[in-house]
Amino acid sequence: MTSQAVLKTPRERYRAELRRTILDVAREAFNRDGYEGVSMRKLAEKVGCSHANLYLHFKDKEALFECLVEEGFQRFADGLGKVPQSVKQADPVEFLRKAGRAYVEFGVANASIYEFVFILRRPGNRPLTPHASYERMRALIQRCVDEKRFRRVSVDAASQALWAAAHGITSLLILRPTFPWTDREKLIGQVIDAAIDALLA
Amino acid sequence: MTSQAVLKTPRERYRAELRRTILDVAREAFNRDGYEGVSMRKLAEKVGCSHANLYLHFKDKEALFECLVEEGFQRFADGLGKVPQSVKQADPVEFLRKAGRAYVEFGVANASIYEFVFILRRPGNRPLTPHASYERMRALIQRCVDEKRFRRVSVDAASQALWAAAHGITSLLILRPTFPWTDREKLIGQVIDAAIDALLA
Amino acid sequence: MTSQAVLKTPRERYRAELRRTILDVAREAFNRDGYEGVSMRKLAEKVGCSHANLYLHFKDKEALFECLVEEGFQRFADGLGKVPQSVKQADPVEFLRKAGRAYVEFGVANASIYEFVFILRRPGNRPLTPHASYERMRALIQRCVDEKRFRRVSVDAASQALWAAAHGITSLLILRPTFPWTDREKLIGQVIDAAIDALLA
Amino acid sequence: MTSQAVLKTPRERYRAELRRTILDVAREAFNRDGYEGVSMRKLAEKVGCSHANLYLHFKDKEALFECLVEEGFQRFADGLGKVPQSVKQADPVEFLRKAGRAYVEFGVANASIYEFVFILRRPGNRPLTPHASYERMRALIQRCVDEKRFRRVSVDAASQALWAAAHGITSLLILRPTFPWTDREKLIGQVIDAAIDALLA
DNA sequence: AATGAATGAGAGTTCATTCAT
DNA sequence: GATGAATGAACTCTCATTCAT
Repeated sequence: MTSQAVLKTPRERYRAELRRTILDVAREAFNRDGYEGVSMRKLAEKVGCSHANLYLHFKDKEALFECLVEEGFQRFADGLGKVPQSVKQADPVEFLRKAGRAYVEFGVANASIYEFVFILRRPGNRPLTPHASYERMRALIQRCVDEKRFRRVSVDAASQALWAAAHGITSLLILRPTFPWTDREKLIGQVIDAAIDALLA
Repeated sequence: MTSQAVLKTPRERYRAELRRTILDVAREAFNRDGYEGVSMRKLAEKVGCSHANLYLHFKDKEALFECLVEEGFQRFADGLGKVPQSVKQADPVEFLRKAGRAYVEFGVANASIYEFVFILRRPGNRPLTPHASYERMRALIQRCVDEKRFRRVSVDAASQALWAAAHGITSLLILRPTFPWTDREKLIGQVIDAAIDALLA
Repeated sequence: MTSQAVLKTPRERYRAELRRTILDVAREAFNRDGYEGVSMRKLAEKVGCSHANLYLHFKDKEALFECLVEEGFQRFADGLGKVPQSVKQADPVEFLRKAGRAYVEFGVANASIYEFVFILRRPGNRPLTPHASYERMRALIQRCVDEKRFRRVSVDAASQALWAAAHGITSLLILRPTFPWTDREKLIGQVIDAAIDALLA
Repeated sequence: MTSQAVLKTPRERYRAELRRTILDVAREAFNRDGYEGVSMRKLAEKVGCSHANLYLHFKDKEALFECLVEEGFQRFADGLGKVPQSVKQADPVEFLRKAGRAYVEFGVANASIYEFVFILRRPGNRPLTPHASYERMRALIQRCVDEKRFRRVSVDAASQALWAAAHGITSLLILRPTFPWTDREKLIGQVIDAAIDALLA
């Protein structure tokens, strides 16, 4: 099927590359300066193209941001999905630990998206219904319970508690970047593990 | 002597009331739209005064914001200071559990303050230095370690992990009020206890 | 005649003193910061009264400034008129030297007034017709010619040349206060004397 | 090669023209109303473009002003550089007389430039450091002293006195065009000569 | 396809001035 | 008589966006 050909002409390739660059630069900028702190002109300057050019790829600033959000959602899900198969099938608890860490690390690495999705209250903010990653986590916990790795706890309560822990450390690291945190990686592990250990049989 | 009355004249009273109104309206506005999303003009319109009037109460936008931050901190600290003495002196671990629950419950009950203090983005990425309630928690954990109730853990890491847990559940409950949470009180207890139990000797 | 009593009641006296203070503070402020650089609020602060109080003494900012101008004109004329009688009647050339120096020194000491009167171009700036001090200087030069102290020169040309010299050094000292001038007093004398010496018989 | 043409495209030409227009309108406006009296909005209105457009040509109001200052200095220096070589090399005193006259005549003929450079108040009391034409005059006077054509006077004092004389007659002729001046050319000569004669050995 | 030019809207802030007290 | 409160107008400057080229 020719429609599968990803990038036919050099022109299309260049265009796609530029779009990619814009997105990458924009993500970094939004992460550092926040939505309002990023201006299209400064963004274009960093990208190395004219500001008007940005509008050929994205309808407006919000569309550009939304695109990053969607991409972030995708990557978020992908990231959580990338825990090696071996781990997935072997030990559900271990998988959960890995997934929890992955959640936090993705959140921090994509701060402005995490902020937008899980933190920010915006006009026209649709309520966040239980989302894909939450559902997956819930399923995983269910498995842990089924396999008697966890005590007989409410799966919902357990899922929510774990989410709270993961969200807590993620959002603090994002919102208070200058706080004198101890070793971040250890801290993340500690928080996730504490939440999980409390569920063990 | 009536001269002891805090606000003597009607004028002073009115002025204080206006200031109060500005602060309340501003807190709500900042909470909804973020620092950059709030303009002094729109704010004044909501308050029902001229924009120039705002500058008679606060040097500039940032000063107004800072005032809200400080007020929030104060109220937060006040709210948490209310755990009964008897509990305080008895069992430090038990006290920590109570304090953790109190943190979350006060945060949820005073959502706009909590949001203001711990969730809202600071203008210019101002650092949030360790605050009074954090310090108190840290001291308490130190005591638990000293009395060998906790394992020999880094007090800082432990404090931050506990704060992360408390903040996680608090902020989720605030920001996602429509999420189908299980029993909130139990959930809070579970999150706090998990974080604390992980530290026990 | 009671209308001659300058200041009857303490109240009137206080009021007059305040007015005097305002004028003095304002002159200094206008001199340093220029007309637009002075705000009524800052002025009042320096005076030590409320800004609204200023309006009880002067209709508006412009009226306050105009008052200073008029006062300055008066002082200007007074200053030039104060060369001792002995000098006046004795040697017209010596008198002219003294008068020239006095012109410059008054101009510099009352910079904003000098600026307003002789330098500034303002909307509604009436042309400066030959003025009192110019006429007096002209008369004096006439006398010098009559008494054969000066060469037979055009009195008008001589007057204008002398005025030009005096104005030149005055306005430069006012407009370029940070220029590395040599000793100002000597410089003034040199400029005036050069202009006068050229006229000597 | 046509690519050497300074302004190739119509676009560049138009842009340069607009810049030119802005500068001309601004000079006139600053001359009439002073630095503070000119607002970017009113300026844009006179130019016939949006106020935001001005910022595409000049970083801010001060940069626009500074550009005019520099341009004025440049034109002034260019104008004075035109005294014939023959005169320059012959008699330094004669040259000084010619240069003095040239200064005044150029200033009067290019009143708006002269006003801008030497009369207008600088924003923020910016210092006017000794400038090129002053330095040239100073060097010339030094030469007169070295060649014993002048008395042993302070070169700085002499330069400043001569500058004062030249500036005095220039600025009066510019600022008081309706004053009943005697023959202007003679007057200029008289003022300059008086200042120079006073220095002769 | 890509860009420089251009602009209306709006930001925060200061000002001179008026007025009720 | 004196003042704090209040405001509308104006300021400089930045923004996201559109459009002719």
